[in-house]
Formats: sequence, C-alpha cells, structure tokens
Amino acid sequence: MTTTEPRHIRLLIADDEHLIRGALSALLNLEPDIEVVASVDNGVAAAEQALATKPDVCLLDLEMPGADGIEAAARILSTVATKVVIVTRHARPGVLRRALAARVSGFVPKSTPAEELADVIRDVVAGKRYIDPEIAATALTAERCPLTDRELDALRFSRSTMSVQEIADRLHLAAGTVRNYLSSAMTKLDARSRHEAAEIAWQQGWI
Amino acid sequence: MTTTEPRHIRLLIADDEHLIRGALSALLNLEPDIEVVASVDNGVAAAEQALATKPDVCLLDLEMPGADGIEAAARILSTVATKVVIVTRHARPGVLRRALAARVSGFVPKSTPAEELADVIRDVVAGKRYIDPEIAATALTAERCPLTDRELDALRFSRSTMSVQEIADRLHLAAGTVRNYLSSAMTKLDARSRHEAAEIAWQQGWI
DNA sequence: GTAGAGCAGTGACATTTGTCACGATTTGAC
DNA sequence: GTCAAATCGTGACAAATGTCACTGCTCTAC
Repeated sequence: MTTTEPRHIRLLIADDEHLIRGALSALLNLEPDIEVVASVDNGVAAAEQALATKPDVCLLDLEMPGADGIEAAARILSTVATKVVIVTRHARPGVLRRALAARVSGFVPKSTPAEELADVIRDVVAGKRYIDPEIAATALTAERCPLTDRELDALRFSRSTMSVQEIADRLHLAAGTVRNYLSSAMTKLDARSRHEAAEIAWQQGWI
Repeated sequence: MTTTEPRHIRLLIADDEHLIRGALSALLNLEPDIEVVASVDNGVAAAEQALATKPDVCLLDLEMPGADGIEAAARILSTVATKVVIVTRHARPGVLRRALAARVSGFVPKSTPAEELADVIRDVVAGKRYIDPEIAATALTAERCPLTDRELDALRFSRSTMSVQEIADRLHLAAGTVRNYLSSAMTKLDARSRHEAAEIAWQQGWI
C-alpha cells in the first residue's frame, strides 16, 4: 500500500509522572491524525494495555518504577505488532545500545522540541527509525565498556551506600574478591573511589 | 472587585526540558481562560521574561540548571507583582519550607493529575494558596533539621565523590575538623557512611 | 556574667577501603 | 592440548575514613 494520505495513528503513553503524561496526551491529541488510546504509569501496565488496545505506537518513558522503558519495550514487542519510541530525561549512550538491541524504533531525549515529537511518531509508523542525532553521535564516539560482568555487578551496588561486606553478601562472594573487582574497575575508569567509578559507569549507561 | 466571570490569565512557563515545556503549554493553552505568554528553559531567563511580560502567574520547575525554581521565584517576586507556582519531580519536605519562605503561592509535584493544574493556577490567581496535601503532611510530620550549618556544608560536598581532604580545602578547614563534622552528622542521622548521611540529608531537602 | 551552643582544631585509635601479588579454576579459541 | 582471559579467592600492606576525648574561641540567651 503506497497511500500518502495521513493515516490515523493510535498511541499508547507510559510515564510515571501523571502531570507529564497528561501534558503529552494534550500535546499529541492536538495533532489531527494522532489519538491517545491508552495512558499508564508503569512498564507492566504498558505491556498489558499494549496487548489490549493494539496501538500503532507506544511512547515509553525510560525512567519508570518496576519495569523500565526498555524492559517494557522488550515485552511489548515480543507480543504485539507495534512500534516503540523511548523518551528519556538522561540520555546515556549505553542505554541507547540496549534500547536498539530491544528493537526500539525511536529514541528521543526530553530536550527535544515538542513540535518534533509528532513527526517522530509519524516517521516511526511509516517504518522509519528515529534516533536523536546528538545521542547517536555520543554513543558512536563513546568507547565500549571495558568492564567485566562481575565488575559491573559490584559497581551496581556501589551506587547505593552499601559497604563492601554488604555487597559481598549480596553477590555471595568474599569481601576481598569484591574489593578486587572494585579496585580493577576503578583502575580501568581512572576513578579515585568506588563511588566515583560507579558514577562514571552509570553516566555511560553501563549499569 | 467581586467579579465571578473567568478572568484571562497570562502565564509564564519555565522548565529546562523542552519537550515538557511544550507539552505543558499545549495542556494549559487548551483552557479558554489561560494563555502562555512566555516559555523559557532556565531560572535567569524566567526572571528576565517575567519582568518583560508581567504575567499573572509563573509556573517554575524546581530542577533547573543555574538558578533553580526557588531562586528564580525569589528574584521574580522581588521585582514583579505576580504569583509563583513551583512544580517538582522530587518533592522533599525541606524544599517546601524554602519555597514558602520565598513567598511562593503554589507547590505541586509532577505526580499531580494534569487536570488539576489549571485549577491550581486559577486558585493562585484568585489569591489563594495551593500546597500539595501529601507533601504538606510529610513536611509537617518530618522533624526539623538537627544539623548545624557547618555539618551541612560538609555534607553538601559529600554528595559528590570528593575526599575529606578536598572538602577541607574547599571549606578552608583542617581535614580533622571536617571529619568531626561528618562524624557528628552521621551520628545524628544514624548513617553508616558520610555518603549515606549526605543522601539522607538530601532526601529531606536539607542540602 | 555565665552557661550553653556552635565553631575550629589536635592527637590517638580502630575500622574500612584500596592496592598488590599470588594461587586455583573454568571457559572458549586456536 | 595449550593458551589467554575471566573468575574467585587469600593474605599483607598503606591510605583513607570514622570515633573519641579534649582544648580553646565566640556568640547568644537568660
């Protein structure tokens, strides 16, 4: 079908902040060819509603309690024939990689001008992909994660205020082992404390 | 004047995220009595535009680079006869106190239903105040900050990944002194590391 | 004026953390 | 089979961090 006339687009919105969700609905409902058919506040509900309403596009916030945007995207795309656009506040390069691996069609930061969002959605419905050029460039220049799985495990817990012993307990490892992982991670990332290393890894989207 | 007919409300919106700003504009412009007359992405610009456009209400996001919402509110209210409503993602009790001290008229979290926002704005224009009941309750039950100014200074830097020596240099103090402040803060907050103490203090809105 | 609170510092000490060197496995690649 | 890399562990050590006791100083309140 090579029709060029604007097709009616049915949209699902997931964002944990009620105000933002409502505002995005208002914004997109202004477009004559877009209709918001579902509006939910978490990833699990997004998957359920996607199955129930079969929208053309799902607009998912990345930061949500429970199942985050990428997890929700993976679930939705494995059960429903639809497209997914991820919206995020903090666009970290590693997250873009994970999103693309989950077969997401669009990736836009919240710094995008509001006028562009509807166009992105139309592009995605038309089978195109849209990746924010700024993030794409960062992701391409950013080097690959130099850390091993275990190092990442240890770093993940170091973002909270856990002691080495607590992390060791959680990972079922000896305290010395955890210290070694953290130490090598710190060397690789050129950090002066495990907290700094965890911060760097997070900003890169590795954890 | 005891007129009851809906008055025309001129609104300024400040939010560093373009998408959110646009979406909120769309949402509020749907209201027949509300007109968005200025839309900016930081606190400094908000103060300038408030002076230039003399809006009836300023809707300020709390989290903005440079001058945050409360700082912007203070500047605006000292130069223009207008009302201020603060919108925030992370509603911490201490922040509410600071906002009220800055003579803000409204305080709403981003979890507020979108439909309510216009009503809040109308209430504020009518001279009323609106404080999110949930946050108000938390702020009233939460005990007052038990920390001294210097303890707060030291904690503020502990949120980043600075060493004690670096914090001491920044504050022009001896390293031992800083350690003492951090230690007493940790005792007061029942924390097991300065990072945990800083986290607690931040969540309470004290730093 | 004096008692209490906050401020600034010192020194001693125990604990936690980070570093290093070294084994012993397992796993996948060649 | 052998090699390299990742994994898991130990023990020893230095540096950073947290705790405690104690000394002055300057305000403020009563």
